Amino acid sequence: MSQVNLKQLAEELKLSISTVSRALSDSYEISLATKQKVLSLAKELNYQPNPYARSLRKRNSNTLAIIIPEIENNFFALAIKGIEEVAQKNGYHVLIYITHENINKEIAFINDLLNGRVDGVIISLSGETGDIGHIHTLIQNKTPVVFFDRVCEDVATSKVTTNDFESGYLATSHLIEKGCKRICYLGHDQSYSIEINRRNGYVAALSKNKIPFNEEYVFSCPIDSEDTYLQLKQLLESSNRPDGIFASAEQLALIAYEACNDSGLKIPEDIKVISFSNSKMAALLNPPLTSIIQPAFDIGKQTAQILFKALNKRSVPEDETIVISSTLIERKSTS
Amino acid sequence: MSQVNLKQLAEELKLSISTVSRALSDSYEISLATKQKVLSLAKELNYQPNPYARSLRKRNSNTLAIIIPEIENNFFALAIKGIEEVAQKNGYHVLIYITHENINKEIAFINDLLNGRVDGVIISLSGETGDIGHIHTLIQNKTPVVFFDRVCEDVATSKVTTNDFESGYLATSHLIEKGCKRICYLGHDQSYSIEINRRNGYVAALSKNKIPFNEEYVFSCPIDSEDTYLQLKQLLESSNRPDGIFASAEQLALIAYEACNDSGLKIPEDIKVISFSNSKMAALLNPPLTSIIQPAFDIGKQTAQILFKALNKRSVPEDETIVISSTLIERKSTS
DNA sequence: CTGTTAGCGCATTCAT
DNA sequence: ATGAATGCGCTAACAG
Repeated sequence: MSQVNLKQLAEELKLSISTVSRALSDSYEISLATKQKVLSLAKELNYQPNPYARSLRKRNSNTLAIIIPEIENNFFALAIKGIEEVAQKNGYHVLIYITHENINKEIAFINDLLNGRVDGVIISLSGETGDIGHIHTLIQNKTPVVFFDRVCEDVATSKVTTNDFESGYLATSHLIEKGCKRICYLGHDQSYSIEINRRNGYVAALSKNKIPFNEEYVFSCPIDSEDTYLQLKQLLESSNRPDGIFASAEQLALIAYEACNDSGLKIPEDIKVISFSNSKMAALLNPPLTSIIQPAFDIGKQTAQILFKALNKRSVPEDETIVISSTLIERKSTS
Repeated sequence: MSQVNLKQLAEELKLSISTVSRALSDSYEISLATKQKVLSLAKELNYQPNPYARSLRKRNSNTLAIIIPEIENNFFALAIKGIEEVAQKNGYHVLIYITHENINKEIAFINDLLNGRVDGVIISLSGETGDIGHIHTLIQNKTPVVFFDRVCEDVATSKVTTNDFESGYLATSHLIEKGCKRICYLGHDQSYSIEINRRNGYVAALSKNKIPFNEEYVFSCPIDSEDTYLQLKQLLESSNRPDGIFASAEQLALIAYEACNDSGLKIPEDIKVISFSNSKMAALLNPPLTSIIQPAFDIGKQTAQILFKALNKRSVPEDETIVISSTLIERKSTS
């Protein structure tokens, strides 16, 4: 820890601590001459105010927390990048917490943030999140909260999402346009907003095109399940095999790819695959993966900006949902 | 901010603040009955100690900082995951700082950490880092520092790296075994450790196999340069075209792939490509990318463990380098 | 076993 | 324009 503090500066300059403190915060009560002397010595000794003393006194922390379910997913990495960039511009520090989709960790983290450690929280909910009492506690505690991606409509605060329903609709319609009749939806078993919206988009597109909904084609995969691959492969090898797959997450697209390959199905001749994906490498896949790309970096930035707007106004984020559109990118085969 | 503090607990229980404090820290001087009363009320009111008051008093923060050059790269995302996991187990909080390969940001971040905000720092150096005065300042400041991936040998502390020289040697030898004679090295222009070691491995493998070193085949690409693609494409279309490419980073592999495709070269028939890569999607590329996979998650965990060993001993990390081996994975084409 | 007191470093109110 | 005094919430030395 740096040894230099206000007291030392004051002694060295034969001034009082309070004068030095005021000079450093550029108070109007301090003469220019004194200010310059103080600033000069502070710079020379590389004085850095003790952040914890300051936080204790001022009752703020200049710190925000990001709580996310995972980080391997490129989407979250890019969102962090966006949030961190905005935080830097605002002189804020960023704490990061990964729940690993575990509701108990989510609760524990939030509990740990009830004591002023952070001025605000940016969160994407864990898949297991059902009861949201902990979020309400945080808000009652006057801590501004902004959701992104996996939001919760029941909480009166700002949320930033992508147009998941429309994307699901668009993805499914895309497959239908390409001639698919038996479209498989590969989603997670979590009941969070994005999953439901994407699936509803899928169902709506089927309905709109008068394609019967087939329960058998809808997968609700537990996260990290080994079974998904096997079940899908079984379906692909049955008489009922789908001619299109819509994967609601990049990880599920990987499984779909493997299952298709291992079942001897050629993409895109025998079966077409479309997926949410944020990996640059998706561009290199051959046969190509048609991807729905979420603007993760922008989502992060916007989420952070909303939080800072509230922090600067010393108020709570409005109860509103910002929807950012994702983009469907179809790539040509290179073979 | 949570309103409940020691004073309130003390008043409610008609005890002194210090008794409550000691009860909560399970001091041996406090009677069981009192402890239970205190703990019970603390739980009921969901008391959370103010972390900043505690840090100010105890002169530690239970917080560590990760400083990384970028986060889009899956390697760093996985490393963060490993570090965060170990930090969680040790009851630590994790601050994250992204330098965007900018030495000035790196210096500014470190300057901001000189005042006790964190108990330790985990850092992977920015590409621009040449002068490391700021790192030395941090260490003189008694802040334990552990390097990972992009380390600096000149600093007497612990470093965790992969066997970059050997990997470079292995990758190049792999291409040679596959019959390549004109092997292109695609690296960054930064002079950090891993880049140098990988390139040295490349040179050593050429030498060992009596293949002449050709300056023209060595690319030192600025980060985010548009030119790299064009220059590579030009080389690929020249009479001198390489029959193998070794990319020292995933991002460079993407460029290599594009350039090969756009030059009409078939992988792996006309030209073979091998790359450092941590993306799961690399497994799906077809033609397949032979990847050198760094155990990023383990690297993160080990780095954090070394830091905590030092923190728990209240000492400084030893001056040693831990080398973790990466794995070469060759995938079969599915076409 | 419990209470009283002091002080971490800082910002701020009150006094001059 | 400057200094003295107070207290943020907590831990720990000292006192009983």
